[in-house]
Amino acid sequence: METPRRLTTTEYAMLGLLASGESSGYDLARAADRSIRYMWAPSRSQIYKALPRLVALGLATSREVEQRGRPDKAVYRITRAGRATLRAWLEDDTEASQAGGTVFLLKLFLAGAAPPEAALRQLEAYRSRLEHRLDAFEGMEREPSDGQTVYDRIALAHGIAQARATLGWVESVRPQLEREARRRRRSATRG
Amino acid sequence: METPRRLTTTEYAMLGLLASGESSGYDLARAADRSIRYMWAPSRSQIYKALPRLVALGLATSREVEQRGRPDKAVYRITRAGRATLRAWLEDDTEASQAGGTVFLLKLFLAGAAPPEAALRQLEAYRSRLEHRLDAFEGMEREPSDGQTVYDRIALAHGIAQARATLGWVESVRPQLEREARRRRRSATRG
DNA sequence: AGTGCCATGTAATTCGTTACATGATTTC
DNA sequence: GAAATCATGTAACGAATTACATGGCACT
Repeated sequence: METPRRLTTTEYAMLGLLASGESSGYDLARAADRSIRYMWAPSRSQIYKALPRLVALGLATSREVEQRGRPDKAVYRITRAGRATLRAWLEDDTEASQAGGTVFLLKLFLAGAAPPEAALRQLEAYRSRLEHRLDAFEGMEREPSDGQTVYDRIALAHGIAQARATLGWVESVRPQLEREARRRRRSATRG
Repeated sequence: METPRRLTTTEYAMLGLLASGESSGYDLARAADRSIRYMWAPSRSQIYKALPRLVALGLATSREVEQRGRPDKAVYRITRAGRATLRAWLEDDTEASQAGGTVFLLKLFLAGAAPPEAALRQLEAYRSRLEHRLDAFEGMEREPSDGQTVYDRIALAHGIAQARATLGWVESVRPQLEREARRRRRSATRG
């Protein structure tokens, strides 16, 4: 258990996948390729390096499993501390804005491992970042900088179109997330 | 002049900025922050390392400029070979698909340094990648994989919404790019 | 019986970020 | 006159990619 520095997105992604069950590095790579590939695509060797780091931080445990006809493999299991770390990350809505919103999408994808409010908070923060970005783009459109070319303007239109469409998506999914949050709260109290 | 390996995107971006005039590393960093920040945001130290590599490859030259009250600076100028390398990159439409299309946008932004057909070819390749991506997403929507949650479906809808909006943008800008290509061809022959 | 692919990794290299250094210059 | 900022960079570190290694198994 080492010093608690901030994890990389790859490490959080692996924690997130481990949250739904024990797995080997190889299988995590396969699972990542099937599920989160469009949001986060770590290479296999990247995963093999991340997992021991999680163990060193006490966020996962590993055990060796012997196999016939294959090299032994290490399977990893998330710990209590790992789940807490994952949850904290899923609840943290201060992510830096980046193109494509891939980290936001990753958090949304893994939102089942956090309280149902977390996804809604992420959505709000995402909306806010999108609006700032759209404002900046619209400002550039109104007041073109000096050497602006046709190409610049067209590239700018791309950003504006994407931001607007994504803001539309935000509005359309908010009620779905709210419904899901109510459903989860019900099934939590009913149990 | 070393072995001609493939350049990094940062190196191409710096070549692209140098194409519009001699500049120092510091000024390139400022220019990048003002122009291509949303597509490509290299750190200053990244730029300072890229520039000598461009010189070593014969794609740029540098000279020292003394200053009063400031450290000396190195200013860089793109070479013939550098322009050719940049043009080849701007014409190459086999870029891997990635979220946000940032490399495509960078090429579009710098399209003035290549023949006017290049931008149109890039646009077509981008459209094709978007359509493949949209097909994949729609396939996932039709045939949900096993453990699919509400969150997975919502994240998928994000990808679909963005891809559709971006395809709409493609159609809206194609005529603009065609017009610009005609304009540039005219002014090339008229000269 | 050869070719390729599955399942596990390790190693080498490159890329990129963050923090530090330095001295002048403007700002409060 | 202290504090922020400009204008150059360098150094240390961490992350990510690509290539390599190994042995069985599956297909033709």
